[in-house]
Amino acid sequence: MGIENDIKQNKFKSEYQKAGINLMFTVRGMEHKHFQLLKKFGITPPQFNILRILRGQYPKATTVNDLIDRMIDKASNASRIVEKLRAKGMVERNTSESDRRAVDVAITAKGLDLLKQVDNVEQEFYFGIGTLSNEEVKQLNALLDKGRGSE
Amino acid sequence: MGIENDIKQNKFKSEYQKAGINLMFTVRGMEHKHFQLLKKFGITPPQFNILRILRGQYPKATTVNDLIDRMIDKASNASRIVEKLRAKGMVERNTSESDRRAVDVAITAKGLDLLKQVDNVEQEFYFGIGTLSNEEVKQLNALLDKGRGSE
DNA sequence: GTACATATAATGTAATTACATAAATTTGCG
DNA sequence: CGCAAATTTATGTAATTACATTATATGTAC
Repeated sequence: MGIENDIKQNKFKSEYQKAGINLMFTVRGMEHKHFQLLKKFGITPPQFNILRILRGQYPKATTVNDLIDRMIDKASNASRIVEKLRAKGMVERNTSESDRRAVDVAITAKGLDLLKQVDNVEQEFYFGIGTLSNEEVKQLNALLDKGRGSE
Repeated sequence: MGIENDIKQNKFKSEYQKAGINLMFTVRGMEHKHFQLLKKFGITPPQFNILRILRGQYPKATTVNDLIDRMIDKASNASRIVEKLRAKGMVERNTSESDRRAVDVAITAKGLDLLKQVDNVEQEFYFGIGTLSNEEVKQLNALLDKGRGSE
């Protein structure tokens, strides 16, 4: 049935309008699922996103600015999200030695541990498993990149 | 360069994981643009979404429950969003005659007027204009529907 | 018809967000 | 060097959100 059925709207001005709505609807559903799943681990999606970035850089630290750059949602309040993680013992925060304005953030053993647990259910964050072939999902990625003008 | 460049991450576990992240990143950007644009008209994206649904039903009214069903983001607090619109004179709200639990919501002339203004910049809400061919964006829609399991 | 379950909407509360602003440090220019 | 501009992070505030709870009405079983 497609998006027409999902939001009970069967007329769109163009495939492009439909794509905009389809994307927002699709992601809204993913994020909801995402949110529910991570709640069980006591973190929010932006917190999870930051932990993942930090693991990618481990054991090097990453500045807050760098985090914003790499985040899926370029959070305007990354400081507070880091603070939440620090309060939970998931990250360490230290003012950078080379630039004392900057703040180095690094994931802790506890943070790595949490990610390891989440890894087991990670396929929940994927899109198209069981419904799209590998070829199709590749096409999807290419269309998204091209559609954003980021080829 | 694609999503790899956009979030400075060049390794994904699979195309499916990449698709999940790609979708979230893509939509995050759209929503930001969306939000900025609508702000100029004094409404938020959920408010806009509701107005659009109401216009689609005009001149019939729609219950709050029905709105939730048709919304892109199935808002948990649709009542308050409707109240915001009512306060701005964009909608009317009346308890339903046939079921006095339900609340009928209808768009007003002022609401229709606002939408008309927004119509002029509506292509801002589309995806892929100028970058994807009509054939490609059709493919994208099909892949999204199929990926959600909503064929 | 009464009682209990269900449905619909509204509201209280805590957490999150956007955005403007502030505070601290670095950079660059004369 | 000295001072203004730019950079990096933190914070104050209002608005929004999720979720649980409440209030009201309807449906159903007996």
